[in-house]
Amino acid sequence: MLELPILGLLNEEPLHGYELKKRLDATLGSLAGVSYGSLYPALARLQKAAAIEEAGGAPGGGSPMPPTGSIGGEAAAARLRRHLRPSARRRKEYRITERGRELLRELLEADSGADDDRDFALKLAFCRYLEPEARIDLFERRRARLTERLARVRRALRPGRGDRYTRSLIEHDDETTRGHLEWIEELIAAEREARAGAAASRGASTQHEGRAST
Amino acid sequence: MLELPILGLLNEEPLHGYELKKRLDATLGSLAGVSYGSLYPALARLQKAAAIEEAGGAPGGGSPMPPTGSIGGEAAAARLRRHLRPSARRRKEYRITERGRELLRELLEADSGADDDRDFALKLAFCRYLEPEARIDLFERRRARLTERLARVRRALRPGRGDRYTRSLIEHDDETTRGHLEWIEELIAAEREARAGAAASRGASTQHEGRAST
DNA sequence: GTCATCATGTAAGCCGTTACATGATTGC
DNA sequence: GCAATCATGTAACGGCTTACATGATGAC
Repeated sequence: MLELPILGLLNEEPLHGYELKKRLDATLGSLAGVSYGSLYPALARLQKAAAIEEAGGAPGGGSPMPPTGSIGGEAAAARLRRHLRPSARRRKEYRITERGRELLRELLEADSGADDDRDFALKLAFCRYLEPEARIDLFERRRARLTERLARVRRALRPGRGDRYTRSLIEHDDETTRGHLEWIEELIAAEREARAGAAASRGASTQHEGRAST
Repeated sequence: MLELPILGLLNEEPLHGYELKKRLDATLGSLAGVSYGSLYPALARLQKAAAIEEAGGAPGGGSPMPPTGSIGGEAAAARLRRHLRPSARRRKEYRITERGRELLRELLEADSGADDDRDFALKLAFCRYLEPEARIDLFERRRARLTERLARVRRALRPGRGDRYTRSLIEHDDETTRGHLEWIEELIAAEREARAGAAASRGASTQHEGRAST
């Protein structure tokens, strides 16, 4: 499901497919490497579902389709004046819709039931768009999954099962899983602290608020 | 590619599909969870490629198709005597062929070029069938991949990129990758030691040190 | 005789990939 | 004007999943 990272990126600013892929590859690295062959169909699906729309008219505040590269503003304007026939090959900038934001939240909150590292990493990368409560839920579900995984690994670790390579693999898996668990515990603790802090400052005098929401 | 684990398991003993799946699920856990919908076609493919064959005739030393469960030997023999029409639904035990052993080695030695944890784990689980040299090659390729990955992760770690969740994710990824690297270093060291030990014991009688080749 | 389990398979569909085809823009 | 890159798409294919269909065996 690359819907999630697409919506996540578009939730920050409108982008066109090509640029989207570059960001997906760059900022999310191995987490969400996408090929055009799956990106464009995904965009088409999302548009059909009204989760995104082409930002053709008057966007929230951006200039109309500034090019990616180093082209000067003058040249771009001239080009636009000369010929702006909407050939199918001009780039299409997409903007997230209200429905898209809903979908993003749904995707972030969805519990696939699977124990998938990639899935969690992807959600984490965009969990800032969740409310604190939902974020803690996400983290705690992850912790539960990791706990199950650790139990499974330990079961496989039993007596003399497997050769020494397999045994080493399982031992390392055990260690890695424990590392994941420690990490998620830290995330949960930090989240609880942040929530407590926010509650405290709200209670104090509606002072300052630390959490960015948009 | 579940060809590798199938051949790996069959390289130890002949098995039929159902039993194969159970072992795949049990001994390799999340590493190679398979559904029947992919297992049976895979077996058919492997048989067509002459990598495995039905163990119908005279196996290396096993009794003809002993059942999985707790059925007594007498009852089984009686059943076989009564009716052994080869209906399509009787179980089919597969045995690896010489070609299959070649294929297994090829799959273990193949360098997909991808940086895939699962792929390596699967190879490790059956790398005992490789010669020491090839095994060290496998480990060193893995180390190279992990080193590249670490560099990539560190590049993403740069300045103030991303929100705190993404940053935490990357930091944790860095830590995990370092853990993988330490582990693979240990594996390589152990492998070199084992090779040296083998060479030494050969040298004790032959008075000459050479590279282990078989 | 019937239920749970063992056992083998097929069909439809999903989601991704690579390879290919096409067109627009810009720098030189 | 020509190559490099930007940009959007389509086609074919691969491998895995779920759901379904079928039949054999053993326990009771």
